[in-house]
Amino acid sequence: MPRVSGTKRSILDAALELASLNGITGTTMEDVAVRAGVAKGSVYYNFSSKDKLFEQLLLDGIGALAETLRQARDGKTGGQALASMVTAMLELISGNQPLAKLIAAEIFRTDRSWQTHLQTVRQEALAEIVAVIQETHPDRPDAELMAGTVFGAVLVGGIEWLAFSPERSLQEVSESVLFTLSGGLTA
Amino acid sequence: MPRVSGTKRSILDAALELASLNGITGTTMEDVAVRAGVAKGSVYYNFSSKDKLFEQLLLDGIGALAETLRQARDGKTGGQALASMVTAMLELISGNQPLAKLIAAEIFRTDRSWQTHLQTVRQEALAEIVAVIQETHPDRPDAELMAGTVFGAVLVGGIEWLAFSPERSLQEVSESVLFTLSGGLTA
DNA sequence: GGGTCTAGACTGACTGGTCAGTACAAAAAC
DNA sequence: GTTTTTGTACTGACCAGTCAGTCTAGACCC
Repeated sequence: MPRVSGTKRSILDAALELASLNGITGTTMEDVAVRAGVAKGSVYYNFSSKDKLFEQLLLDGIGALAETLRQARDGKTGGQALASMVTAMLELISGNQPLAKLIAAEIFRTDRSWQTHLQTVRQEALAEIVAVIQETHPDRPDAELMAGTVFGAVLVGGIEWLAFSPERSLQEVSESVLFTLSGGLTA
Repeated sequence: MPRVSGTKRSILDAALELASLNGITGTTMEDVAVRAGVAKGSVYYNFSSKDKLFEQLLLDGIGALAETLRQARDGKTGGQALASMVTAMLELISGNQPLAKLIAAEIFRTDRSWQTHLQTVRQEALAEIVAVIQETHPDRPDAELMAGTVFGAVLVGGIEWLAFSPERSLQEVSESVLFTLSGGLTA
């Protein structure tokens, strides 16, 4: 039985905080150790490499996103489901800003060793959106593309919100994004 | 239009190619020199540092995007203007895939020394979308937010297109993204 | 009780490689 | 004859990853 064993947790927390500020490359394992109040060796004792550490961080984060989308969708269909998912995703973003920033900064990278793994989990999250689209538009072959479009809209909208108008409420922002996705701008 | 000597051009091209594959951090100045068929000293003769080199690359790229949006919008208003801008942006993305990938991977970073410059130019590009929105919705205070949402939708949609269904035509993808932004999914 | 052993968590000084940036003399190019 | 380019060697900082050793708690024995 581990004595203090919040160690893993505090390393992950420290890594997230630092990486959301300085990027993964800009964060050294030494930094992480200091921030976590732990020796560098302990970081390596708990995570075999820098890559593994951040892989777990991001995979956990996107996994949580997928789970959130799943729950938000539960029992709803069509526009209702989509609205619920958009709001839930924005809520998650605002509740875990460092993680949202990190995901936004890393999700399009193609240069990480665990890139494929990350794409897989991303697809899992997108699949929730795809499923909703296919319910109402079973004949469109571009459901994945549309799901990506929606995902990008919410992600970038959410980041924009936190960065430039954090005083707005979740309700307002949610309404705004849904307005955009409901054709408010093209009508 | 400042003349760019052959050497500068080939250095920028080499840097773009390499960075879109391996990321900026994963690209060494030595790599860039070799790929450009030039001595390392020449790279430093033309660009004072690695940061400056990539700063110019990204700033030029996003500047071109802003210019493209400006032209696409020219003379049109409302939904017409927006549709034209979406298509133009997708066209730019597909025509300069390495740059699009690089921009997507770097635009949300907060850890580069020239981050502020990048944000400024990004705002300039977004301003074009904002302007269109404000024409038809002068009373909405969330034009920036909506512009970000649209930008994210097109960017992520475009990347998704190139990564997962490059066989689709620009027409199809453009139609798909506009369908999403026209409320096709929420109706 | 006291003594000994073991295992797992943790430590931090150290190593080895990488890479941005420099130096400089000589050659092209303009 | 000034600007640009070359080639190569070099420096110094930085950092991922290692490793020999410490600390602690519990187990097992007398």
